[in-house]
Amino acid sequence: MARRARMLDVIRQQGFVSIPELRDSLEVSESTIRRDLESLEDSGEARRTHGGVFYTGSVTTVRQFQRGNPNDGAWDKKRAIAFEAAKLVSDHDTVLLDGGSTTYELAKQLVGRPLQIVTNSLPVANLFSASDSVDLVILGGAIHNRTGVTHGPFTDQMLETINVQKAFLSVAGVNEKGFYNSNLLLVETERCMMRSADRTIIVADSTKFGRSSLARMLEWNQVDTLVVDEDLSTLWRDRIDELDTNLILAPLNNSQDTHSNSIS
Amino acid sequence: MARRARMLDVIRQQGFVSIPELRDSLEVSESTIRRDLESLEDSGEARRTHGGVFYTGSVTTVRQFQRGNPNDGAWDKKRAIAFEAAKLVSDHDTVLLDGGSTTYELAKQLVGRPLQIVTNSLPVANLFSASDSVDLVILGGAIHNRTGVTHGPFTDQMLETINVQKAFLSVAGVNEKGFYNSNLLLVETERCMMRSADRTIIVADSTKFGRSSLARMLEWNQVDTLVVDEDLSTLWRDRIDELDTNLILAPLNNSQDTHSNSIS
DNA sequence: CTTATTTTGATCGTTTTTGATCGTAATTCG
DNA sequence: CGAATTACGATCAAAAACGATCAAAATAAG
Repeated sequence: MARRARMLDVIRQQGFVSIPELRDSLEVSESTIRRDLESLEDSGEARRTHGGVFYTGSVTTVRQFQRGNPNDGAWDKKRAIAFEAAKLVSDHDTVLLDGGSTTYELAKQLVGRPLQIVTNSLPVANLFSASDSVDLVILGGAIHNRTGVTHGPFTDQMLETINVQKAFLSVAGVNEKGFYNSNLLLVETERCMMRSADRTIIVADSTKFGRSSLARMLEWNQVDTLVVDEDLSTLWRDRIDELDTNLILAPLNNSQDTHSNSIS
Repeated sequence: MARRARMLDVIRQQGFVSIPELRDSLEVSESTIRRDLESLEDSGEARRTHGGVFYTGSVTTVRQFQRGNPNDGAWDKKRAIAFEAAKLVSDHDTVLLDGGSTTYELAKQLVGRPLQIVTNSLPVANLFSASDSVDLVILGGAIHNRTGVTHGPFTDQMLETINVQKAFLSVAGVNEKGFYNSNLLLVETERCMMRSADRTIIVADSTKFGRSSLARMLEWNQVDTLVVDEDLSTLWRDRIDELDTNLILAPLNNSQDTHSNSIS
């Protein structure tokens, strides 16, 4: 029957539909809808509940991606920065990843590559825990609730016996004096990270510039490389030019692959 | 139901949500929220606390535990054991949780309680990472890919400076000589756990008995308490009676009433 | 063209869900 | 430690949704 087919299309597309919605959409009475759903449920293609219907066929995956993260404006910048930062990593490198949304984006881009990853971030660790191409080392310590990263003396102590080739750190603010984060213990841990690394690379989007925060983490001369999106003002570009720090500008509208959020 | 699904999305994304937040977000009364949460808790996808909800469902990376048949008898056993084991934990205790599916179930039951948790298990850490009633400490070290737990010298070293009141360890096998697990490094780490704990509690379902594995972890006299489901044979019950080890039998058909209408 | 059968839409009593209220329990604050 | 505040669960009435029933409309058969 044609009506049943259209009904299934609607259900499949929306995942869940209420009976009034179906009535309006198909222009038949609710009684008819109910009868149709009854047989649709018998054939296993939909599952009724109080208030509507669920689709229970295959291919529900599309909908899950749609409901993922709302796309922020700042998020594009972070992705662009992560894209450039990932180019700095060579296969079989030993890489330290700090917590933070930008480093998390970087981590997503590194999944699947043969690397040794050291991190204090729980979300980052989760990304790699399923992968068998990476050797994953977690820095122990107390979890900072809001951010899901370990920090504190345990973490610092563990960092003392670790050496990595490249450390990617995130920041809450940058000003002419240096780089800032909001938590004192975390900042101390990040200093230890810097000491454990041959190269320290800061990833920061342009909105962070000119803003400071509670605790200064590093000074300019301690940073090897800085990756920022291209919205960085010329004022800051000029300032950085005069320093030893290497500046990498990430182009914003590069043809990023569309399926950015693979939940796997 | 559509509302339940949206609710779970919010909970999953934020880790912890208060009831007023959910009311504003979903635009229904708090009574409805409470009722929904009740059923959500019955189906094990969330854990209620005073003031809100924690997400305890699969965090997309817990696949190793989801593998088993959901109606597997072994799963009920693990849940029953976890239920009894949770009774051994007092508020404000310092508790060490090993990796493993049974300890993971235990962890789910402990979410929201005021505790200090130390763990080497990534899935367990994820459960608590959003909680602010818990002080969470992660044992650093290399991740054992298949199981998502840290182990090795880093972990052992960190354990040396830690003391907990109760350690809950899981095992792969139990025979008359002692307790076994399958990985040598992991077993060494678990020995360190035992040394760090005032009380060592083993959680093991009855199917583990009579089976050994590669590496012996502990001997009988090192274990204070053993929690097993009631399917344990009388042979083993008698044996344990003659030892110093405290045996707790978990009843299988306890209050877990069938939540028939949970549509995912 | 008439009759039988099926499908549809409306009505109605019943069940389920919802939102508000209130007494109790837990948590916070002084 | 006690008071105030907040959160919780139980209860109940209103609202929504459901299934059953029946008559009208559409379709098929004779």
